[in-house]
Amino acid sequence: MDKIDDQTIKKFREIIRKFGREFFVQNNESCCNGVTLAQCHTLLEIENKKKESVSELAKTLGLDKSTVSRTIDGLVNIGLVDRIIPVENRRMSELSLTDAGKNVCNSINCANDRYFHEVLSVFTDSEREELIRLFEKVTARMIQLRSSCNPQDKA
Amino acid sequence: MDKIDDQTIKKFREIIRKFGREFFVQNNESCCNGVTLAQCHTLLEIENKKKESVSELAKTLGLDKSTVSRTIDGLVNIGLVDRIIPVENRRMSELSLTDAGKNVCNSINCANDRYFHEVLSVFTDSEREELIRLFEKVTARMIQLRSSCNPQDKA
DNA sequence: AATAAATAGTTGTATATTGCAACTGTTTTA
DNA sequence: TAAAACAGTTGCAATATACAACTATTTATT
Repeated sequence: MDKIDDQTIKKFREIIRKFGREFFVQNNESCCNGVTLAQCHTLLEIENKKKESVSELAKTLGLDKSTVSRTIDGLVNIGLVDRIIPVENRRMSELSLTDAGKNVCNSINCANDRYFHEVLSVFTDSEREELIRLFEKVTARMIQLRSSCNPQDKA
Repeated sequence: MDKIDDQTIKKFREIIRKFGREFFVQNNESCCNGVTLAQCHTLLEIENKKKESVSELAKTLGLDKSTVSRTIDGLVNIGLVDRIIPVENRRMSELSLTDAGKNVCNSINCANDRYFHEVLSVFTDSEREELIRLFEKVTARMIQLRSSCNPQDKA
């Protein structure tokens, strides 16, 4: 491991906190095309993985199984998610988006893209490229650290 | 404004969402030295600004005044925040950290720094530098966009 | 094969967070 | 001086969440 300047860490901590707060606010304001924030996150995660179980979802979202189970109830009720029980393993449930669910995801994504377009408009091409690369690296590292801290998912 | 590749926007949207989720989980897990997450954010924001009013805080945190008011109640009750009413404007309240409050902030910051040290350990010096610079730029832009959308704080 | 253990998901319950609306008191404006 | 604006608080209702207990299913053990 490198020796990292304390000042660098502090600066990083401060900026990441500020960013996190701004991201949270933006999230809250933009992400509700008729669905709650929790539903929104759930939908987008299902979109991402195509097929997802309740437990996987809970792990990814950092929430309790029961919470996710209820969120899914809601999404099934309003017709955005299908919950099917695969014959080969009948204690699981396989979650997928309905067409309506896909539409909601698209509209959320479009709204987000408009916003991010605005955000990125002040960057140069190479800055954008580098920003994405570094973001990916940070995120990958965070995921790695989380999984190494909870080897068996802290069960 | 530049012409930005749609694919770049999409990539950015996806990575920022992934990051946001990871950040959220990390936040939830690490940020509770005897205080709730809401209290934690509030404390750190007061630390940041030194003196803060309820309304300012609400605006910064993207929450309702009443929510913040109650969070402050809690922090005052457990002795982490002082709420004083300045004589020159008796309808405001001026919030500041007690010594105990400063200690809690320090311990939160230290825990965070340990974590970020781990995160940044896989980056080179110049990457770290660039990461911070770009993060600052993104955040500044997000703040700018938020304030330009809500000129009078959407009141 | 039968029983025990593990797993996936759901439901009961309690708590906490939050926003909106109505309110109190204070300051500014007309 | 009266009206309007402002800062903060409180009542209320909705939502989100976690934990624990439970059901049903699958896997492992003997």
